[in-house]
Amino acid sequence: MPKVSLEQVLEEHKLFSLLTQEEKQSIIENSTHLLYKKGETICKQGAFANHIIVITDGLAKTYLEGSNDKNLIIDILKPVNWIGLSSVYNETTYNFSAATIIDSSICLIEKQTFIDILSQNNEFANQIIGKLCRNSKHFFNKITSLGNKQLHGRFADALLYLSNKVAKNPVIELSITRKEIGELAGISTESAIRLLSELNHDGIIKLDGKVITILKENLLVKLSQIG
Amino acid sequence: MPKVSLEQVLEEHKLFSLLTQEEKQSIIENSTHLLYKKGETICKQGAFANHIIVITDGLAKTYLEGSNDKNLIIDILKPVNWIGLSSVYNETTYNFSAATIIDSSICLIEKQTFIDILSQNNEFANQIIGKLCRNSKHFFNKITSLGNKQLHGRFADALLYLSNKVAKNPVIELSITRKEIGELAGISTESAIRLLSELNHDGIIKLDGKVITILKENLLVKLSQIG
DNA sequence: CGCGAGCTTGACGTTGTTCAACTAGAGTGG
DNA sequence: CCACTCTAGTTGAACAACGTCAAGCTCGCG
Repeated sequence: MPKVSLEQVLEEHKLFSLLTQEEKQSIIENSTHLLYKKGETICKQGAFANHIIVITDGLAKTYLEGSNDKNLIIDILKPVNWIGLSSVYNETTYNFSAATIIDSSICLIEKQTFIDILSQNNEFANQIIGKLCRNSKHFFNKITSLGNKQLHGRFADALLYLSNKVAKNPVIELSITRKEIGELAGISTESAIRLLSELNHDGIIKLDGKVITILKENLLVKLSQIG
Repeated sequence: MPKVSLEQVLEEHKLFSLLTQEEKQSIIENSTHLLYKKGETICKQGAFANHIIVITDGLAKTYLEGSNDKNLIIDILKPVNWIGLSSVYNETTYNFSAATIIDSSICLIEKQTFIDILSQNNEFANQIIGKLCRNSKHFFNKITSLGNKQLHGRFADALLYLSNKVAKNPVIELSITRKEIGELAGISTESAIRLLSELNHDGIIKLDGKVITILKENLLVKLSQIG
């Protein structure tokens, strides 16, 4: 059983603040709210996309699966957030996969219910457009990182993302593995490890097991810019 | 002077079919419709984003600028299309650059006018959501291509994109340079040239100056899948 | 106490960029 | 009309960047 009730999330979180009581009720009636264990797959790239997904507790990742069993992490998502909003309109299948990183609560909303709300609530639709635009910006960063930066730049991007966008704190304490850091930066696990200890040695970050503390953000920003 | 009048484009193209006459009029009154010469910059990454851009004639590209003067082409756009829709809601600056590839007609619509229409025309807003979702899918392809494919896979992706999404024809006749093909695939110009002549030699494509004809698409698809 | 997953390090090989030199064609001015 | 320059294309060779492989380590958990 999820720790927090869906009703409460719908009432309290700004994600749903533009919805009418009727619309919230419709979501409650047309969704399931479940507990997922650490590492479970929430949705699978290529599978039929019947739901809009919201994470209400825990931590999750969205990622793209390569042919060579190499994954690329797109987002690390804290509650309360939409997971892969972009896959749902005009798409019959998910074009990404998502999985939990720690035990999490996930709400699956029937796609049609969501679309109905979009078509009747213009303010909400505009909010969603805003979200999608912000997503695009993130994608552009990702593409720049992968497309014209090398090792150090990519890695710095990944750390800055984790610190500024996910943890919102210089202390990154997310129970993320080195493998996942590599998949986030688009580099091999070994390279991620090497860079972590290199930056640790140089006093730019501090390592303590899975906890990474950013000591000199300005230098990371410089690394990101140099590429 | 653009070849086609903005009025005519607004009336005839499905991009604007959900707008009322009033809204179309508002666009006419709050936009400029200009001729751009080949190679001119339409908008610049980092500059204030005051306009929503539409290409009404010609051919354009959107691209991301790297620190090392390496560009990455995101889209090649034929008329009539929005250029970089994603940059405008919630963003004060363009997070991409755009330039013409051949002489083109470009319509610049005041951002506020566009936002006003979005907030009063729900059907149109939903259409834009659809567009943004389709964009996202393209970004995912791009990220997969850059992040977990190598040379051959990336190059195949670029050719398939040009053929299927832009030219909509196995014959790619777009006056695109080798440099631009490289920037689209995320590889160096030299590599692009080498791969073109390699595939030409193997009978997978046919080269005739700037015209590229895809002879064996299934093999390109295979290359794309292998990575 | 032992097992396994995640972590770490070094050596090696592949991949693809970079550099440099050369060619071809298109546009320009004498 | 012919040098001329400039851009785009082409090719080969050298080098750097990173991934891969292999081996050993550590820590948490059953």
